[in-house]
Amino acid sequence: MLSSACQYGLRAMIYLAQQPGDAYLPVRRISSTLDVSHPFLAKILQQLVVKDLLVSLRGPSGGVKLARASTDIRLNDIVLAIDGQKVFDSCVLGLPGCGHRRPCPMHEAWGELRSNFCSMLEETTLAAFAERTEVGGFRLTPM
Amino acid sequence: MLSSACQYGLRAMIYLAQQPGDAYLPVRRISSTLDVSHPFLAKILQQLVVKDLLVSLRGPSGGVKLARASTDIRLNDIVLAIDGQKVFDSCVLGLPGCGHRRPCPMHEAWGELRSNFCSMLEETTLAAFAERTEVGGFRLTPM
DNA sequence: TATATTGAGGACAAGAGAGTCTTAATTCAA
DNA sequence: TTGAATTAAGACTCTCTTGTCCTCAATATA
Ligand code: SF4
Ligand code: SF4
Repeated sequence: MLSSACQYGLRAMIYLAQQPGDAYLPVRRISSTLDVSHPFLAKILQQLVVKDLLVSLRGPSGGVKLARASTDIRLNDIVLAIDGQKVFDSCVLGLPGCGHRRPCPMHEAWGELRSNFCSMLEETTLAAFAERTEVGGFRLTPM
Repeated sequence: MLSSACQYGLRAMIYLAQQPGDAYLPVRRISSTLDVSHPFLAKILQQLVVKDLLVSLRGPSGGVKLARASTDIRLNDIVLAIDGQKVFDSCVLGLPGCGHRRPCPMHEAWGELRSNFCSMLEETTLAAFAERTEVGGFRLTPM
């Protein structure tokens, strides 16, 4: 459904949203906390910098931080930046040009699932997600 | 969500369910109708033969046909045979061992989506799908 | 029986996604 | 001013999926 890169990106952004204050956080710190490879995560976060979801600073005490308030970034923004629009157009049977005309028999059921998924991503802000993560003792790492 | 192989397999099975009579249908016929590569489809259908969803016969007037009545094969069976159980355990954030303990904040929403998807595959028989395909003028091919 | 037709099976090629590595550019701080 | 820390950028490798190709075995039919 979502690529690994996108999943890592989401987890990193949620982790960043949990950070108090406004300091830059080194990517190396994030990658070791989330237990993903540092070079790979760096490349992913670079994409988010380009898309203006993160700002970065080089040098000592540099790193990365959210470009906007966490209440103003939605999961949707991140998914779109990394995986692109195709996620939201995906189809069960993989037929191109799906749903426009003569949809397949699955379209009614699938279309609803897909739009629910989109709504979930569009409506959830990083802030909401991060808060729930802290309050509920939820996890972002495998263990 | 589903691999290409699985999507091709589904389309082929639906097409087979639409066939009247009980004759064997050559894989080459199926592949050209669905506009997918013949060797690739052949390999996929082989898996379905092994899993007893299809029976095959070599030689002239040989081919492939459903092993059971189309009312007795569910989309679920096909997906399981080709992509395996992992499809039904997939997770938005890709965390291993998901949902068992300390689920992530997305779990409530995602879990429901995932179970709806599973239900759809479990409840839909090939017969139902094929009938809808014919009645509604739906399509199985790109154009 | 001879032959054409078909699936079975395995080796192989191409592509995409995931992940690594190295070097350069930038910036803070001693 | 020097050096260490950190991101930026791109080339590179690995692995898995997708897709191709060729040969062999089976079988209906003439
Ligand atoms: S018609 Fe809808 S459900 Fe069917 S293949 Fe296209 S997008 Fe998927
Ligand atoms: S807890 Fe649920 S939604 Fe969250 S990562 Fe695991 S399976 Fe996915």
